[in-house]
Amino acid sequence: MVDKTDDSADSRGLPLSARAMGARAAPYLDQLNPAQREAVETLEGPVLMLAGAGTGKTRALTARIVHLLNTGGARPGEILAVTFTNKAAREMKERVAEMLGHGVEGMPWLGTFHAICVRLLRRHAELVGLKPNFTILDTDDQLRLLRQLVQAAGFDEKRWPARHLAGIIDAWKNRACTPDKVPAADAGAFNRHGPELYAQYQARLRELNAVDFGDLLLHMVTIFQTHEDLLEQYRRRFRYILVDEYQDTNIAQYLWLRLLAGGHHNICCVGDDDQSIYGWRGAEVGNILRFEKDFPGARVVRLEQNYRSTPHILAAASAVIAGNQSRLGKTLWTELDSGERLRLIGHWDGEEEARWIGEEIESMQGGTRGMRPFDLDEIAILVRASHQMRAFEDRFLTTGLPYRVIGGPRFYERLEIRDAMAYFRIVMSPADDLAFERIVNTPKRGLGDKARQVIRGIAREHNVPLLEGARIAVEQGMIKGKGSAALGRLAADIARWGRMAGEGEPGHMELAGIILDESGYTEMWQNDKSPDAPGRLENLKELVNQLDAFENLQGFLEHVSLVMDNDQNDGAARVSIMTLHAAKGLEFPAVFLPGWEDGLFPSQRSMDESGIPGLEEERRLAYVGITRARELCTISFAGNRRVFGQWQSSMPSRFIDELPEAHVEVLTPPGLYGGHGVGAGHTAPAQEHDLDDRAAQADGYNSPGWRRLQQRLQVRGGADAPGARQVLDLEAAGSFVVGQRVFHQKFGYGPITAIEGDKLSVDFEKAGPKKVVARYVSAGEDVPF
DNA sequence: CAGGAGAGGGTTTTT
DNA sequence: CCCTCTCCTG
Repeated sequence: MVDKTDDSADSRGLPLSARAMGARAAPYLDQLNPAQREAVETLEGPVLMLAGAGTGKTRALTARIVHLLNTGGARPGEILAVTFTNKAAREMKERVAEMLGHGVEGMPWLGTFHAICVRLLRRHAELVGLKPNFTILDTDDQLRLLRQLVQAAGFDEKRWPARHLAGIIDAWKNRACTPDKVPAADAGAFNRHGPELYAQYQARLRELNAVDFGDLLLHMVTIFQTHEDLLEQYRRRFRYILVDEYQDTNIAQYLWLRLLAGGHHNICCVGDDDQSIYGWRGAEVGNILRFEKDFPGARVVRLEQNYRSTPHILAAASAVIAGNQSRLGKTLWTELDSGERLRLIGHWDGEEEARWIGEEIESMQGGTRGMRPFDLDEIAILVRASHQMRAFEDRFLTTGLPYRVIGGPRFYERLEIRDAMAYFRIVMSPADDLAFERIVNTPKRGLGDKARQVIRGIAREHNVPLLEGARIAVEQGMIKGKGSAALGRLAADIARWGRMAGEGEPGHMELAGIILDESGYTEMWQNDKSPDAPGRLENLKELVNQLDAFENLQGFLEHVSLVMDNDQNDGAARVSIMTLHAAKGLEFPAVFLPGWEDGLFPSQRSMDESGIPGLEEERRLAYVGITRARELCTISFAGNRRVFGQWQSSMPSRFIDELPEAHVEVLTPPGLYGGHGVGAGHTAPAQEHDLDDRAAQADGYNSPGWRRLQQRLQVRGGADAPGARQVLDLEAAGSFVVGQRVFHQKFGYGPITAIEGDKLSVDFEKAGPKKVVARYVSAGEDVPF
């Protein structure tokens, strides 16, 4: 996020509201409970707000900012408010503005760690050997660079993947280790060349005038550690510091905060140790557990009144998280009515699970078993790993249930977006070698490996960037054939576009269009006959449209390198599908938690790599999942699942055994998962027809839900057998005729040109001709979306 | 040098 | 199973 406000904001007078508020009672304080109020009104000194799920943490945090402005005498530019995600930053900005009753343009230092560090680093880049216009590499660029280094060092990429090295280096950066400070214990990393390659990588980044994500924090910590005067200056500037999601901070972020808070100790950290789910990324729960030691005299405030979930949901979540040893401990309570118990259901396999959830969602919309009707956008499916999403997508595509995947492939990670961005980058910074490499032969200009070798050689010889090397190579006639002219033209074009950007004429949106058109990039996709080409052109158009919100290309590049979300707010109600990680901070009236099987959740890998702490983090993930639900929470598991195309059977998650019986309604016949509660072991899942009467009589298994399930199972009978499935598919195809206009969620609308078995040939209007399976297609006219 | 076929590898989680 | 990368052919 790029905000145009600069230091001038700091010197502005008090906001009008401060004077206006002076005598009157502050309405925003009246809305707070006593604990929240304490956290808001304790303005001086260190404060730790331990805020359980759904306890009004954001409200307290924003009220605190407003309170600082109104009565603390803080000017907007004197408050440093850091969040973890862009979404959280945006939300906080909005809510502060709302509470203040006017715009929040005067809060220049409210943002993510990364965004704030970019701003700081641009000002002081030269202190770490960079120029202010450094580029920020994404993971892809980072990997490419590391791959080069690994190869140059003579490593076999197969045995020593650059990916692995990237992970090691990231871990070092998360711990604020510069190459010279790598702990001796890590000397053996990456076949004992880890530290050396790390140093090379950092040197290379400096040459390229580039940083990666980790560097943003790392460089700022280095700068503050080595330039006391500068640190002192910022300590005076940021009189008050607020930190959201403190449990997610890594060591570098922790050091950064400690340095800045070092003088006045006016730091307020908000977090929940029970929701620390980013340990794998370097987050240190220890940071929050240790807060009182780090800041002696800290006021610790516990927010325990939950405004979100029913008592059943809270009780279940509390029981699960109680299984963790290392936690500060909180007791959530609520004044809400008890509502529905959690629901637990087992399935034969993953597809059955997806099918059941789909059907359940359908009936929930009309109101079922005495519950109120739920809208689609009140419902979310939260999975452990993103590959679980596919089963649901497949199923919902088939039945036409509108859904939205949150955190899927990100806009800016797409090929065409990255290419376009590379063009913009090389125009704005001609020394951006990575961008040059990316676009030099895209579209094809007849510049293959050989030509690139020559360019690299010349650039190295003259000690200039690749683009300049290319210019020299052309001048000296060292590129053969057609490539020579094309390369010369490219170099000239880039220079010309750069001049246009400098003159600000034409506007940057137009310029972006010109670059993409004149480079031949747009044309490349226009001539591409693959089905996804039209979509890519759409994306490029969208990219140019997004430029509208920015002053210039430079600002836009910044934005894209830090911000990842592209919310598709098309207004239509949809079920949300996302990972548990992506769901943190969100809430939904009804939540489905599928895939609760040992190995999947808790993830085998977490347990293997991190042992008990790993398992505890998984348990926190379970806690986060359950507490996302306001009214209804449905947990499910499948006995069998296809992994890498192979069938695997698994046992129900151990977390299921930790659910308190009194708060759970079991929709599954016990034969399916080996019983619940007393003596519940991990028996292998039995077949569906294992239902037995004894179970049906047991209290808790005789619920309306269970009877419904039984009915469903009987009605469906053997429809799941492979033979039956094929018949269904043929029937599906049979309901279409050639020439009929149909709709496909991915490809859009188009007429059927041929039918073979269950496959339809459709000439999609946007995506072009494609063969699709009949059940992914619906009749074109009256589709709900 | 470009485009297609085949093999191999990868699934946590993301700023 | 699906995607990416590599090798081979035209």
